[in-house]
Amino acid sequence: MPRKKLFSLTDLELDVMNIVWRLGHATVRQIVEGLREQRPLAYTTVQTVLTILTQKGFVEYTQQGRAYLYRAIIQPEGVRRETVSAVVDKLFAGSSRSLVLHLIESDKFTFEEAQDLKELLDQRLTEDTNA
Amino acid sequence: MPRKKLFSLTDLELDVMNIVWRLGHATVRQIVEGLREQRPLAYTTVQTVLTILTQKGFVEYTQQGRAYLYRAIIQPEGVRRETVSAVVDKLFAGSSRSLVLHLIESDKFTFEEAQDLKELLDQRLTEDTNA
DNA sequence: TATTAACTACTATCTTTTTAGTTGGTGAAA
DNA sequence: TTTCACCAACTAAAAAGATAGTAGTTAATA
Repeated sequence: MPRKKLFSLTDLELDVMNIVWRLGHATVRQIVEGLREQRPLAYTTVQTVLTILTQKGFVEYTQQGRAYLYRAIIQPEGVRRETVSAVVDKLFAGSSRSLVLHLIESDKFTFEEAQDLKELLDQRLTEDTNA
Repeated sequence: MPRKKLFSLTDLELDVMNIVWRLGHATVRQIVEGLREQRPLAYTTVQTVLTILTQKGFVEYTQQGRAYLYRAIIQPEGVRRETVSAVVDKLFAGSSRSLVLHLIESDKFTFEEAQDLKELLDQRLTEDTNA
């Protein structure tokens, strides 16, 4: 029975998806190119991953000349949601607040960002009050 | 060459570590028990994972009667840091702020939590000003 | 038109992960 | 003191993941 993983995407799959998302649609060649710096891989390796992603229903393709043009079926937002939710569950005892606390304590925000986030929370609080 | 993964711990390893962290120290038996609801596994399965975790230097053990008593070498805070950092990098384009934004937009905070976080950010802003 | 370059499809290999069985030893209980 | 329950060690094996090679096709080009 396939157990629920932290990530629906493997590491390599995510790297590939990130390129597809960024470019909107892409050929194997373009993805190899996009990954080159970060992760130089053989053409066929990327091709294999794309085949798997297709089987998993995460991308689809159309023919473009001789090559396939891949595009995402799943969107980054969904992957973000799942992933963050898993991380919060498994590493922050289900508390999103703890995650933010962690970020604050790790000094992850600039002054401006902290101010900005404060305002956003404020807006949210105001909305709630009015709701 | 072992590429840097999103998680230093696999899914099952994390489940086990969570029990060890929670209990402080634990025997195989106790871990099997602690996982039972969520993930019923054979005694030897858990034992194998503990052996791997020992090899990886994530836990150590001392003898307790006939059994081994395992305790964590790595701490949850380190795993949180690594994991969140990877998630931010790979899914939020390196922006912690975007992650918080995501949480706010997904309605992950109660009114109280939002207020609380606002205050925490405020404190942080004040500290920065005084520094 | 013969050759080549670029693709897809298929196959392969190695590693890690997940899961668990078997063996042999030992303390406790009967 | 024999037996049994429990434990570590070792072995196994399937599934998933990462990586890439080979074969065969086709469009372009020389």
